[in-house]
Amino acid sequence: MKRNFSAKREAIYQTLASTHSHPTAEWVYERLKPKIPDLSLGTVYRNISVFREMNLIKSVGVVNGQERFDTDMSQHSHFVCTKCFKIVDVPELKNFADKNIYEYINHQCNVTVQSHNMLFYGICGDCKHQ
Amino acid sequence: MKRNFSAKREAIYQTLASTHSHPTAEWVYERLKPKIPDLSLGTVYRNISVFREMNLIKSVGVVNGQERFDTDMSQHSHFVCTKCFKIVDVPELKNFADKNIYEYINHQCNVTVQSHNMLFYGICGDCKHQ
DNA sequence: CTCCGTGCAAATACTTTGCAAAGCG
DNA sequence: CGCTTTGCAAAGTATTTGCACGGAG
Repeated sequence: MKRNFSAKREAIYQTLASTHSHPTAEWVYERLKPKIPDLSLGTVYRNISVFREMNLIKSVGVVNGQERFDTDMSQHSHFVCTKCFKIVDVPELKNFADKNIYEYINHQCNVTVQSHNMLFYGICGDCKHQ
Repeated sequence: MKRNFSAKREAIYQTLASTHSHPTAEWVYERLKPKIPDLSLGTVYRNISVFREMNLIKSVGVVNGQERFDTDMSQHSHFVCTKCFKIVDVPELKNFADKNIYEYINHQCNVTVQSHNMLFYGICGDCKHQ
């Protein structure tokens, strides 16, 4: 894949890709700001929406009012801690990856399913011990 | 269940329960405003959060920037049309209802899963024919 | 010269909150 | 009377956008 990214766009993507924490736009901004002092938050938002269009990232969902992103485009689910809002990857459960489920829903509901997003909620290990 | 709701609270709940459209706070407000002219949007938001605490409603998720709610507390999933943002109920897929999946994730990820939320995305029947 | 990417600030959109008044038992 | 609910407006929070500038080809 040919990617001719500007320096800032590249830095934003790399920052997103550097973590498994499923960060917010603001987190990326805060992390990058010291290295790139003239970076603006609007640029982070704009580039995230570019990445989304390029299918380089996907949204995990809105957690505690902020959208969380993931550069890992492989099929997997997420666990969200309702106390600290940490997000943990969950291996995709076989049955769900099965596209026959899409067919079933298409038929059942008269729709065309293109993707899905599975979220589990609960308390993470760290928060349990407090 | 004993429910001693104020008139407005009752009206807000009934409006939420009167539809399968998985409405937003604003939709409830617009729908009720003609009947209850001195209703305020803040009251709708406040009561929705009361219902949430009482486990009378759950959030379907944030769709196109607005949170969508459902009074149907039975286990089921949702389909979201990415064009018109309609939400359609999807019958719960057996395997997911199985709480052994929670056990599996608890073990695998060192968490305590308490609930889950499954969203399918795609194009609905109405939008397909345009 | 042209286009794309960007900073900055303003605008937008949704939701929450403080406060005083009204409602209800 | 005391606790709950509410309207209203302001505040809060996240995100998007307009505009003019600047750098790369």
